[in-house]
Amino acid sequence: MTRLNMRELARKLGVDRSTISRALSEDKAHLVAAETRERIREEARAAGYRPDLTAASLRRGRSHTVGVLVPDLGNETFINVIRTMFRHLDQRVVPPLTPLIAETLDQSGATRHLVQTFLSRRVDAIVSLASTETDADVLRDAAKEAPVVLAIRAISGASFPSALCDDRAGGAMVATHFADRGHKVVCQVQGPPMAATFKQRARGFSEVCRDRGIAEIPHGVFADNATSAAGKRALDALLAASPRPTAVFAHNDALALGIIEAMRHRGLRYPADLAIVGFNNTHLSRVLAVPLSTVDYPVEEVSRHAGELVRNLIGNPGYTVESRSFTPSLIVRASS
Amino acid sequence: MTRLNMRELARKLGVDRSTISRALSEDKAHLVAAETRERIREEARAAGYRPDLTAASLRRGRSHTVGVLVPDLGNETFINVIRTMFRHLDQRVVPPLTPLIAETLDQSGATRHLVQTFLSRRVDAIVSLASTETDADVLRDAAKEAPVVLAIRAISGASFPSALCDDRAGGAMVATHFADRGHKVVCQVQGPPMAATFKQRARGFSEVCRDRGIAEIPHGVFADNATSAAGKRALDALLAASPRPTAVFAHNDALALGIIEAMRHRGLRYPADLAIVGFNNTHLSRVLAVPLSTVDYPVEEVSRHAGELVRNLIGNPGYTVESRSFTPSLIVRASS
DNA sequence: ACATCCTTTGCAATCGATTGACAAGCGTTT
DNA sequence: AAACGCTTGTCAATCGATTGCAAAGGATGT
Repeated sequence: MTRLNMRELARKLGVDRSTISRALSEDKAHLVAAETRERIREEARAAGYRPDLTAASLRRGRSHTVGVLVPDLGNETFINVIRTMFRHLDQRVVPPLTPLIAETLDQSGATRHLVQTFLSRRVDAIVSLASTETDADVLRDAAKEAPVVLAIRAISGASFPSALCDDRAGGAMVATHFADRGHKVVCQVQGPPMAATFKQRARGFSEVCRDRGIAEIPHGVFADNATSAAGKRALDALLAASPRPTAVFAHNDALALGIIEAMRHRGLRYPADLAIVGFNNTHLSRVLAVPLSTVDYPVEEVSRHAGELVRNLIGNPGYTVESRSFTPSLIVRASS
Repeated sequence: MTRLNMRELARKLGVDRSTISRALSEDKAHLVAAETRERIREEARAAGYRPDLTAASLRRGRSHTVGVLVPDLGNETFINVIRTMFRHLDQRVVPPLTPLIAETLDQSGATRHLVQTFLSRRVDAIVSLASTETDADVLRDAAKEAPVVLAIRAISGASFPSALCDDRAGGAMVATHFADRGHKVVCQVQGPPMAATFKQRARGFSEVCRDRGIAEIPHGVFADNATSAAGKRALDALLAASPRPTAVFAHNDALALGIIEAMRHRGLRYPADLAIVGFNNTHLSRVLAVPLSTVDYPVEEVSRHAGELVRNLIGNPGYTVESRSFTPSLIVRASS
């Protein structure tokens, strides 16, 4: 028993396949007489006809699909951006776009491989939330075949349509906050600098430290990845520093949490022994017994703009791209 | 400028398209002389040839794609299962399967719609982590066209190949624990009972309460969804009960966290004022200042078995399905 | 009545890879 | 030398929807 296809349905209804195709489509529907169109739609539904999208994709050369690269599916912020972006798109793109979501785990080489797969599947566009410095070439090549949009992470020296957060400003806000509270020696626990987000956060923070004359302990502390495990490991380095910092800027909430855990193990308390500020305003930062000060990520704006970029780049060939960067805001809670 | 296709590549290499197809495939490669095969693979790589998977899917009638239904992308447990399952599959299925991930948010009707999309895209299989009682028909229909695997959530009265956790046993463990600690009056905060997970957890818990002669406050407390917001709301009902329970079983960690937050707001402490046990052993349960007792979900086993089911159902037509259910384990921490 | 235009529908080519049927080449056996 | 098997490669049909083109039918204007 084989699926009902358009040819078969056409035979039943006594019309040509092409008429059915047009009647069921969004953009060519006006070419079919209203009465015929309604009859076809009605009958197609009744017969349980479901168009084969692999065939449609082949013929059209696009699949109504968007490839999404994400560093870590366990990260609330990335998920929120993906979710918000597609909710936004669903409301204004017909037929709807199906996301192909792939996780890079920030492993070098993953991007190349996954982008190849996306292109093989003839995605209408690629959205990368996972870009690192080394991805520039791959993405530039990909952009020849499908529009590429960067969200969250930029690539320095490359120009792609993008929807970003002003991470430098975010870092600066944290340093300003520390200065205002009278801290003299501070530190950052930095995420991997291949991701522009972390690089910019570090830069904004350091600039203000310099301007305000507070000491940042040299070289900072680098986490191999931005997870709580890395945060835990970071605490040792932090406490070994001399002079010892009184406040620390963790490049995201997961790192901050790791630091907090490690402190608890040692019987240290925050903010008394060490003030802490994170980044992202994750759910977790709010529910800690001592809630975490953090930088609120402009998820809504970034997602919406990323969605807009995708929609326009797919829809209007002559679209002039407007990359945008949105400003985050510092949320001061009890941890600092 | 058009993409390089097989026809073009064939012309360049002076062989037929079919030879190229076979040389590049996994299963038909033995039909091509080793020397020719290597030459073709080499040249294809050099020329940057990338097969068009939409065309291949059309011809084959399957797309090397697996549709995944998940209730909530923000839930760590579901994400871990998806990730682990595909990691497992990637290592033993060639060519690799691309996941199509879709979120139902437990909205009725979402499943039907998303399953239609999956079938239109000719997925090789569908994995549902989001099944509810009302999904039985839709999934049964879908199973006529592609194998359907249930993970995490079963559907009562329907028999699908499945990879589950013994939630009833999990609930029972919690009740036993409460009884052993001498609690006389206890309560559950139940997730929506359309999801079999919650129904079974409730059942296992109640059975043991009855057997051990401890009072469960009548009707329990139902959360409209299993999120921390619902947990917050639940606390009021809990405290209003008479006699007042001394311990509560939250059907997942998010609910537990909501209860904890609400307690903090009222100046109550756990376990002193109310003992709490959650479910899933999420990262969060470990890092709370007072860590949460919880039931550890057998993520690894469930994911691996779900992967096995998918692999076999796709690969061997005559495969006899072995549904399995794995036992969770109680982790007692400071909260109970 | 005839030319013209518009609406509606049908015809047939097309997208690019896969695969069953078959042929050519070659060596071995009878 | 005929028959046979085996390996290697070619031919051509096929998957199912989309779309440029043309034809049919109807309405309108002169």
